[in-house]
Amino acid sequence: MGLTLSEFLPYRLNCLSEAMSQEIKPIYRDHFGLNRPEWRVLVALADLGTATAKDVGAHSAQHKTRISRAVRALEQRRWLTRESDPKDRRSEMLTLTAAGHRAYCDLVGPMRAQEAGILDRLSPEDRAALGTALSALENALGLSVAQPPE
Amino acid sequence: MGLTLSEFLPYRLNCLSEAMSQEIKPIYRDHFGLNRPEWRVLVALADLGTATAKDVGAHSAQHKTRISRAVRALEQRRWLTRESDPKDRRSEMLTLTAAGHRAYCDLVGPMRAQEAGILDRLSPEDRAALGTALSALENALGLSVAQPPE
DNA sequence: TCGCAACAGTTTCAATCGCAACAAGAGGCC
DNA sequence: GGCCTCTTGTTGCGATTGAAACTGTTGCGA
Repeated sequence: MGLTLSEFLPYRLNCLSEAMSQEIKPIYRDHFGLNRPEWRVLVALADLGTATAKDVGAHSAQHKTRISRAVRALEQRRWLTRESDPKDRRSEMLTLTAAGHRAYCDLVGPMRAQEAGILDRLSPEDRAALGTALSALENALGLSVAQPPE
Repeated sequence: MGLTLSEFLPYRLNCLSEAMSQEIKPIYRDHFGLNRPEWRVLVALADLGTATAKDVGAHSAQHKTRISRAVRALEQRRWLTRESDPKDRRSEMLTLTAAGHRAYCDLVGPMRAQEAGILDRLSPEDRAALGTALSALENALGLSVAQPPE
């Protein structure tokens, strides 16, 4: 009749998510003073090439107000440029500058290394199970297509 | 050389954690107007019986300021009582009242049902893989013993 | 016994968050 | 064209957050 927090799936996922986040946060924080929304926009734009704020939000699962603020911060660093789309003047085409792309490249290596360092602590079987399990859960929760909050 | 956000483990875990949280939040929010810290303290005290704020923080992986605020809120609802420990007057023994325990019981059923409903969408093999994978990751991240932030 | 570091829990404060309202534009319908 | 609705992105605002400072207490070592 009890619940046992440590066995409750939402709780376990939240703890894992936060622990993982703590492992990688120092990388983008200490190197460049980025926060998580900014880091995600940076990756999203590197993934997508030129894209609108809406695209970035969909690709990085972030609320549009977060995108708006992160884009402004990155723009002030001159890591991205806005160019108004003549076909639809409501939206703007966002593109990483050379400096932005350089910063991205500086961060990707350590990021992947950190991720790999953690995965290395798992047995090959557990790594396989992790891949299977996460994909299955993403399907069960309808996350196969990334959707921004709201 | 790219990173591909949707394959990056910290990102995937964060999305899953948030999606799962959205699935269960309506239960404790709509029934009783609780927020997550309060819900977790409720469960922690039901798990632990009488315990100190520090114990609750360790058991529910929450920062002590969160605990402090959640405990005050639950106290004002008369869902828990504080009793000062004569052996160490720095800490207080927290205990659920009958009303608090009743609320907990009202919530546990729907919570477990929601969790089960999601797990039911997985195949038995995927469910097994999930259990294996989460435990392995918890070990790899040193979460086997629940630790509060900071 | 005194002094001091460690500890439990609270409060202050600045930063972050997301909802809701908003402005500006697009597109459909008459 | 004129009107209405939907969409994109920004901003105002109240709520939530955690780092750091603080209060009161304990226990240890000189």
